[in-house]
Amino acid sequence: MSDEHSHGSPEQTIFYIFTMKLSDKYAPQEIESKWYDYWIQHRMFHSEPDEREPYTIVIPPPNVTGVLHMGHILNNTIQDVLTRRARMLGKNACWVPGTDHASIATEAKVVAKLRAQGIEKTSLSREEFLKYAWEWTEEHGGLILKQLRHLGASCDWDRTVFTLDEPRYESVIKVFVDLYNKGMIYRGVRMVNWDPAAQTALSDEEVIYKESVGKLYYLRYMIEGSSDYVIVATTRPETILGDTGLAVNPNDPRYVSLKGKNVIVPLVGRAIPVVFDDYVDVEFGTGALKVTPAHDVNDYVIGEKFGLEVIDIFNDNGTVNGKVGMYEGMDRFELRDKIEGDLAAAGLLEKVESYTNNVGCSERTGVPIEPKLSMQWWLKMEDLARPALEAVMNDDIRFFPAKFKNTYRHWMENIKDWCISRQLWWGQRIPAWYMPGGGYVVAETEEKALAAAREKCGNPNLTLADLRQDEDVLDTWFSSWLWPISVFDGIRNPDNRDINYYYPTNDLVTGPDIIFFWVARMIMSGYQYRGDKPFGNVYFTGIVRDKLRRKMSKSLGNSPEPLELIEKFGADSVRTAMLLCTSAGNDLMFDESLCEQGRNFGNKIWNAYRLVDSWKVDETLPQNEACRIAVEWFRNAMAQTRNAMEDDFVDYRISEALMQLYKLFWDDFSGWFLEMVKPPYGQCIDSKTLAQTKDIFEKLLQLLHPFMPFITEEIWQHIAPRKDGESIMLTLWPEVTAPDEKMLAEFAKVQEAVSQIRGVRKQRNIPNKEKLALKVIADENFHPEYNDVLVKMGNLESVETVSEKDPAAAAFIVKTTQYFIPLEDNIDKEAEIAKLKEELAYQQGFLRSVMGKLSNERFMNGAPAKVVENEKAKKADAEARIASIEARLSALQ
RNA sequence: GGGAGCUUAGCUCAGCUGGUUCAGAGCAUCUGCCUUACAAGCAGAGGGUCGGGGGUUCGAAUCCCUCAGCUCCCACCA
Repeated sequence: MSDEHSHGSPEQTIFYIFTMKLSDKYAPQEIESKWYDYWIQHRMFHSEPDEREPYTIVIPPPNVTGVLHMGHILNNTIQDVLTRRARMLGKNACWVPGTDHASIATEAKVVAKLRAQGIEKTSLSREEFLKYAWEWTEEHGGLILKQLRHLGASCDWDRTVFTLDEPRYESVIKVFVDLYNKGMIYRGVRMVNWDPAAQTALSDEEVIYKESVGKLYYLRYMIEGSSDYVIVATTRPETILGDTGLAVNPNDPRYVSLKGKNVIVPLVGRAIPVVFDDYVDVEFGTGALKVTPAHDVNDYVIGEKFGLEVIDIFNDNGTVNGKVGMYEGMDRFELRDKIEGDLAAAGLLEKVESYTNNVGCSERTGVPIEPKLSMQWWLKMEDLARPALEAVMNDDIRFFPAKFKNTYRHWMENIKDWCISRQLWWGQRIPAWYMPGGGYVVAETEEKALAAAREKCGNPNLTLADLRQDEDVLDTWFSSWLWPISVFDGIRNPDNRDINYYYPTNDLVTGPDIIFFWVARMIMSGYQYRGDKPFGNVYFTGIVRDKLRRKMSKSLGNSPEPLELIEKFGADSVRTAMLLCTSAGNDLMFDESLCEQGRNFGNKIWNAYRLVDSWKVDETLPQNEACRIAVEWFRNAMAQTRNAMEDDFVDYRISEALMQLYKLFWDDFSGWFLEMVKPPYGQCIDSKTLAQTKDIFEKLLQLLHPFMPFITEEIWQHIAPRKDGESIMLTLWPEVTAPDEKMLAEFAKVQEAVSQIRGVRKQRNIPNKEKLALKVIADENFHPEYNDVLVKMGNLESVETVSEKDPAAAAFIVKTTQYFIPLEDNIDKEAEIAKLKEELAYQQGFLRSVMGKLSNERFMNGAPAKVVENEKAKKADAEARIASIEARLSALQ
């Protein structure tokens, strides 16, 4: 947090906190920056290989020029919880941060910025443009990483990397050359998704389909040498300029007469052949399809099959080129309207219908993509996919939630080659050099390329000036697919210490939207370059939505500003809010009120500490029984929660783990434990209980720390003197122990009794301050050793064991034990009897259902012994209750 | 068109290989309380025939079929 606030040297901050008076409300703002600086100054996030077991996460690199949004908060909170927890489990935790150069997104931003200054990209040389791009990156880049510090992210900032920095750049080039040499990368003309705005090819994954209402045009194609015509339906009449065939289904009786005929392209006047192919759907439109091989993937396939001419009618920016000699320079959409008018004027437009279809659009620029034939670089995927698919299917890599395995499998089994070249400048330039006489060489460096070219041409006098490097750069994902390896420089130096220690990484936390873009490809590169998986577990986050289930977006203005939330509620609160509403793979409805809940929890912790901190000790005081039991019970309760959390973390139910702790702290610790050990006003606590309470508090803070790092550090530093450089984040989580289930069960009955006593007070308007006398008919479910707890928590003057029922008393039953509270004033007998009768009816019904089972031969034979035993126990229990209720009824009547 | 998933209290969700300590949690709600850590709090309470229907079973929120509604992914019919 050094970027914005700083509180001076660590010595000063320590002094500051110990002289500060504890306020009655927790104020996170100053405390958070203070401790973040402290952690940074002591390099507590930094990791180096050692003898401990490593725990590694690589961050999904945000776009270098991006700003923090709620999705990042979610994603990085989870990563931080996992990292901090691993660290406290004694592992050598390393969370590697970094950013992605995001070639097309960043380039688009730079182009837009330059345009705003009146500079067109086309007027710049590559070098000039890249200079601007780097300036932009240096100015805006990495802001998002700084913002993450406000969240408390314990990234190893010393390891911060960038997909376009030198080691990563070289790694990408090395991999390209390697794959090329293995014959897995090839160059070829293929139909690509062309983005006319960015003027680059896109991969299939970068195309999003949007439903749009358009028109379906019915055009007349005159049959050559005849006055008859064929009607063809199309959504894109402008592409008639590139028509080179007309296709119909061979089984379509309407068109048998067209065999061997040509038709005339409307307006253009070109004669094109009629071809017959099963691909054509008889049902659609008129059953006749115009074939434009240059501008439609399916048409291209048909064209190839029948040897049709390919006429590319567009320039790269989507305007008409000069090939046909008509409409030159006109934009493709302008052209559509123009053609519609001209067709109508020429009497060649049969009709126009409204038509809704899906239009593929560029993910980045939003414009409709133009299918276009072009020369691109491709990576063969089949061999790469095989081990990657297997790893996920056999759970060598585990997906959370597992449902994404299906999605993954489907894609991997139908994988297509990856178009890896982009007609951009911002990125790793393709290391291919074209030679004067044709042909090209692929090499890691210019020098190697020159040498290779000389050899290939047989011309030792060739110079660099004779070679021309490919203008294109590589797809951004072609660098990020190496991320888990390249961050440790494991591509260039596969034997280095870091890569061998930290790889494979443990957890990947990311969104399911990039499962193909990124996750799948990292798995492929992992097996290709390390012979091992890149990570063991993938936690898929959901989408952050607002209360009304709308996706949070800038345009809707429904997304809170994360830093403002942190400023307002504190990072611990925002983290808690996020964690409370998330579960793997499910979208989450985020609302600011959750931050309030987080803040309230922080305040609860804070005030619990204030209470403990206020206690005065009397060394001569022995520990009383209530305190002894409280400590023993709470340790068991804590152990139970600790174990439950362990199970939750195994399944990445992080929300659940936090909720367990929340309840432990709020209900068990604050509501029961502290109330039990709290000395009456003005009195002192014994030293043993105080020490035990502080010990328990410290353990709770440790359990809480991965979720709420700041407040836990603050209190941990308060609660006992710490040396400079000590931090809760470097301590070990409390050991797992087996809780005493028997005691927990016994205590639960005491809690139930206390709750009943409070209910009696409430019902009868008895002030809490008034002490009550409790009588009990003790049976095997009553444990007199807890009497002190009953007295303290129920505010009783005594607990007396009796054998007679007292009709003039409020009564209740816990398990089978009967309790009475004698009351001075008269009891409402009628109400009491009614209540008892109701309870009796319920118990009798319950007993009947149990008896039904026990007398059912098929149940007795079919059900497991354990279940039968359980039913028998229930029977005995119900009978005892019924007996006691009846006894009380008779006493009352 | 193909595939996956969801439907449990007002809201958000837990409920694993079927057995009333499984009908739960948090939040919200209602009723009392400014009780000497915390009103950002304390104490109590109400609330669901587990989407509809059918089936398997001694027994189903939990398994099978079916209908309805919702969500997502893939493909992209011109």
